[in-house]
Amino acid sequence: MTYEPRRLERKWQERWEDGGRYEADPGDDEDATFVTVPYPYPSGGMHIGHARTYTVPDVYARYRRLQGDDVLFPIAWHVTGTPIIGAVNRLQKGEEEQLSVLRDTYNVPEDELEELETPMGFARYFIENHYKRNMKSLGLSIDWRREFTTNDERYSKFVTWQYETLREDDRLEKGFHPVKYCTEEENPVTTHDLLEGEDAERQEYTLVKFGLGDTKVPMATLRPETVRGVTNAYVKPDGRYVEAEVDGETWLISHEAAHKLTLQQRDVEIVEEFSGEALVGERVENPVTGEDVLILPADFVDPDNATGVVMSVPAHSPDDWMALQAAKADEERLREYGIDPAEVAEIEPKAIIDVEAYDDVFPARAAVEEHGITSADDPALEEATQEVYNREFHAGTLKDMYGEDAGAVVEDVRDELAARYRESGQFDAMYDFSEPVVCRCGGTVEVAEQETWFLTYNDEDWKALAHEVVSEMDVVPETSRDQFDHTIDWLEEWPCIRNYGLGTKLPWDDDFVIEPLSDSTIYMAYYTIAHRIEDVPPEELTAEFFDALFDGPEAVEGEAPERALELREEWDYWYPVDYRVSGNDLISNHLTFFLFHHADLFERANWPEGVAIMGMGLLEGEKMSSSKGHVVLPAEAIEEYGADTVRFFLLNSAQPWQDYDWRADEVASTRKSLNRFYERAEEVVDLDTPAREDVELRRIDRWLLSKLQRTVETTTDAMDEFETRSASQEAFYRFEEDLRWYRKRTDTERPAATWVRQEVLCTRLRLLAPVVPFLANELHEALAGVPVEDAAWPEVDHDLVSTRVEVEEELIESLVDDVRDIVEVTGTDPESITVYTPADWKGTVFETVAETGTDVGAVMGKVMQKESLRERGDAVNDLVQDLVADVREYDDEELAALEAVDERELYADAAGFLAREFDATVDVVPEADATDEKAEQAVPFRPAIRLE
RNA sequence: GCGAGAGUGGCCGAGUGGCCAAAGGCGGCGGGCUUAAGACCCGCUCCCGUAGGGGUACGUGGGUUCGAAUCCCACCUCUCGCACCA
Repeated sequence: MTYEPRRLERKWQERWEDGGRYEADPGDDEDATFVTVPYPYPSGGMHIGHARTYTVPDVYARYRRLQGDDVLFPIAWHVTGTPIIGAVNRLQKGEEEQLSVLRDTYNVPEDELEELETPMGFARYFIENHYKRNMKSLGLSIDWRREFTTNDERYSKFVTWQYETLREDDRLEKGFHPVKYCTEEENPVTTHDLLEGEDAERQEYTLVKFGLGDTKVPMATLRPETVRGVTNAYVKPDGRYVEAEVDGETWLISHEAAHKLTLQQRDVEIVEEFSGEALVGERVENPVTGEDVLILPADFVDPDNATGVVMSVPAHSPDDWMALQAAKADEERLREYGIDPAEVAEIEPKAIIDVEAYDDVFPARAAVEEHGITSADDPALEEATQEVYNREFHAGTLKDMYGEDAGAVVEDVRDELAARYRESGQFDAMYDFSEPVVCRCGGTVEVAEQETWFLTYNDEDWKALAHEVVSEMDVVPETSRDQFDHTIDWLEEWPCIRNYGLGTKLPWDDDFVIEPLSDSTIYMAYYTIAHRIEDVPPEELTAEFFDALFDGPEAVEGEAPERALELREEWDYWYPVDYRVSGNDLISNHLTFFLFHHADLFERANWPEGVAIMGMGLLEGEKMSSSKGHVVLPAEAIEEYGADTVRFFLLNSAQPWQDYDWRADEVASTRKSLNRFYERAEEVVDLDTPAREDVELRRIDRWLLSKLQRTVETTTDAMDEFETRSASQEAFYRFEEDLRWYRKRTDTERPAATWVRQEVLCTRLRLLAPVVPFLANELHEALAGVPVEDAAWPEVDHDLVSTRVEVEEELIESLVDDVRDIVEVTGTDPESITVYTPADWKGTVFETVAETGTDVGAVMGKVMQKESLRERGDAVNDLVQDLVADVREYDDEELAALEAVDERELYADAAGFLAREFDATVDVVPEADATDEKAEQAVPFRPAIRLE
């Protein structure tokens, strides 16, 4: 029979479905296992990377079931927020890129595109046709009764309860927050909605309010600490500028800046408009030093960047250095603007930061010279600027004129210094992007400040609780634990609502929707009751209901709702989450939010017990990308290779937390391996099971059984740690090598060998069942009469472990290797092989070394007490040196086993095998009986060899 | 820049103080099986070597140690995350 994975997979899939195999209900397991994975976001189809994400928890779930646990593995669908709405909008507008992704990447049939034109229609399509179908084909052991979407009415009631509770706990706060805002649509937008500037950074500029009489000219800078180094300012002469009342002050800023400030909740009223030229030649007063500086004309100034007026610090900015040189050089232009060139010529850079990296008081000059920059449009100028900025930021110290800040490193003092001047009114601030940002609608996107609600992840007491969760939970891999602690420390308040999108309305203000990363922090709790809450009318799902459900009857005043208490049993049974399996990119938000919310909302006993982190996937060495069509669809992969192969490849090519690479040729070779395994297994299944009395185990049989026990042990350890790669490597590939040796070494047709092979197969199928459930169930049922999932995870049978036999086989193996080496080096094909076993006195020396340890002196002392050895002098000395080196390589158990080995008997026993292997006659001769002087080379466990 | 992770043979990838010239796979070479191809099986695949040996090697440069791919320091390179995006 050949291996036909698809046929066999359909059969098991049907059996599981019909029997509701993975529907998990509370039973009497003291420590039921609950494993979850982030619910998919069906804003598009599923690719092979997703397949792995969901298979990892499935493997663990299957493993725990074999270990006898009740296991719950549920799934649901995340539809909150704007991505799906955005996708639908793009579809409705007929955007080519979107249509191509749907048609070509995800194979949506033309006549079904229409269904996708509503958000939930769109989501439903991908849920049913991609995610659900693929998950079933992959054999995920999901309890399908519990699925829901985050747009469901009852789920919303649950989230409502969550946010009302958080508010009562003082975890929410109202305030302003910068957002990307489309000035055309007058709406906040997401990265997804952008046509240009997806990578734009939002920068917070400090505005240094230079004075022009009572009027302020705010100069934008990212380096507020350079305020004492300003020598002049620049404005774009033909730019549009305005005089505006800003929060009661008169500011001169660019026209664009005035608009931006309006969006940033500043009270702005434009008084009059003028051209930048009007400012040129004016002198403005530095609010910190009181010095007057001249405003020069410069075309490089962009009115659409921050305030459109910039201050110049030529000593520390290569850009400014070059600009000042240029200004001084172009006297004619200065005169044009009515500036006395002599006045400009007098402008001297002011050094204000010490930095060792440059051997010049003016780092800017040094950098310009080092980079050989001669003109302002040299591309190296940007590099030089960046270099100076970096060096000064990390290693620069402020000079004496900074008073109390003098000597401080820029990095340590910048923010504080800016805050201080802001406080006292000399500075201000505004946001702007680092590059133009354009919405898909064509409108300009700006930074706007919007009133919003925040989750106060910056609260110290909340952070402390979250740290406690981290310290008590299991983190796989352990190296990720620091990242959680780090994220907790770093998180500030998180705006948790949006103006529009799918999901749950903010309970006390239905203009707002709770955003996706905020409505998905405790939903694992919802899984425990998702299928049963369907029977409860939504209007009964009050705060009281959930209080009683999650906190118990005493948590509500008066009579607790009866239905809630019924559901509470289910929640009690499954919670807490044993493992949350999720991507490493989610540590910095979702996973950490998950910890915060659990810490606040649930009692300690229900805090998460573990997280397992997943790596990222590549496709043929490159990033997957659905817009480029560079994806592999699970359905196609399964059709081509079979689900077990897909699973096996995904879990065996790297540990879950490591990045992996889907390579078609490697997947194909995985398929071949499974093929081979299956065919061999079928042969073993078909053999008659020998009668017990016919079974007489030989050394090699006991060796294989011993190896099998080791395999059970290491595989179990690996599975406990989510090391799916180690587990499958061990149970599959590693053990294949043992079998190869076994087949080479012995007649596998013997009854005992048949018995051993069936025993081995049965155990391996159980070890492999979590990873390749279809194949393992099929073969196990054929072999043992029941599907593997009705069997138990194997346990180590200590009676079958024999270090002695293992050590003996190693000796035979190294004997074969040595013979092969000699054959190769000499290029001969021997007719006869003579194996000389070492003389007894050598064995005595070995025993002494084994007992005494690796101290050569001590061994020699003991050995030389024996008359018979003393007379051998140097020979003994040499042997001791060698044996000490050998012995270091073994542990105590192996040494004891070695001492018990009778080499002569062992090699004689293997003579037949050696003879077959090399097609030669084999003799085993003790050194004492040998006439060949070669025999003297024999040392314990390294017999001398003569080939002829 | 900040935070985290990583750099091993032609490629992928194990290996965290001596069993390491370094598992396994892919690719390559030779052989077997076969009418043949595929599949499968066996062996080889850093350099030198007609006896199981020696040399060089694990990003680079130092150091610790009797001994380093493995520990320490510095540097270089790469990947991911850095916030309102799920």
